[in-house]
Amino acid sequence: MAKPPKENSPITEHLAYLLAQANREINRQLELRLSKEGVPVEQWRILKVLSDGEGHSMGELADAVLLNHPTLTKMIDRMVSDTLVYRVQDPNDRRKVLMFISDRGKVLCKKLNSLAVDQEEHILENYGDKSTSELKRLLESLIDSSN
Amino acid sequence: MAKPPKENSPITEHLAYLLAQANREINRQLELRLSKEGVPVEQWRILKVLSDGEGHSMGELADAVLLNHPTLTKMIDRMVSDTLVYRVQDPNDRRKVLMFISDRGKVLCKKLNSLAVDQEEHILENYGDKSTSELKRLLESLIDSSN
DNA sequence: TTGAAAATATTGAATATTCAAGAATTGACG
DNA sequence: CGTCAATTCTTGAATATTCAATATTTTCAA
Repeated sequence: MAKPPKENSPITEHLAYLLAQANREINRQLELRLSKEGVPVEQWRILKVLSDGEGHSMGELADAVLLNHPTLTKMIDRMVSDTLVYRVQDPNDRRKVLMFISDRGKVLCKKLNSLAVDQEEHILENYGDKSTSELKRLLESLIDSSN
Repeated sequence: MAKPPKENSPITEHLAYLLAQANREINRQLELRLSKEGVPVEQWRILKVLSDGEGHSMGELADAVLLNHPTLTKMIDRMVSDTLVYRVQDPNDRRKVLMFISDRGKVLCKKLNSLAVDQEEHILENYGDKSTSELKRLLESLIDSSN
């Protein structure tokens, strides 16, 4: 009945560790695919968020793509140089900058999307339809419960 | 019946994104606790792996704590300065370095363990016993299926 | 209306990570 | 044996990230 004390449990049993490990592995796989277009995962996320055509402020974007502000600013600088996105001053609140995706960005985003879909399909094959959707559900609920 | 095409699905529905988000959040929480002792998460992992008292080579350690070799080397340098761990040349294979935890390291590791247990308990409370163990199971199996 | 506090984004310096190359040792095979 | 390839770890330079400070604009209350 008595469980072993958690203090001695190996690191591999901690949720934080399992999440880090799974994230690392899945991210590595995705990175590998996206590298075909020479684009880091974060840039794909940015393009994907912006591909709704709406303007998104830097703060909004930073939250959405899991980067902190200065890192995002510098990554956006690069993407502006590559003419994948562009900045517009928000007319309603001039503290803000609204980011938009360019036509070139849209084209690239489509290619990246299909590479990402490849990966998800690969996961579905190896891991199973049911496990995948169950895992997604649990992750969403974990994230929810952490706010 | 027809599902929407994956290409247009929002980023928040991708497994890779959900994993990144959950990992970020849980890691942030753990970081916050461990910061009470001024120790980054990776150092706790290192101490925990070494606390079996065996010598572990750098390569082994790097795999176990999810760091690549040069990053680990530099982090170990700091921990050696802090006398938390020490290096011993492997007598059987002099290319290798065996890492050991020091007494000071063991003391610190105990404190860190209980901070980490605090977090796991906090998760259990908010997220539930059942969800947690189910999530762990699914993550382990995802990791398995990725090799 | 004005002035202080909050919100937003960027910058620059400090820090950390990564990539590519190097040094040392071992293994394997002619 | 001898030497060449593979393994293991570290180093240094290039790159990226983070922290703290700054500039700008807005909000809000006195």
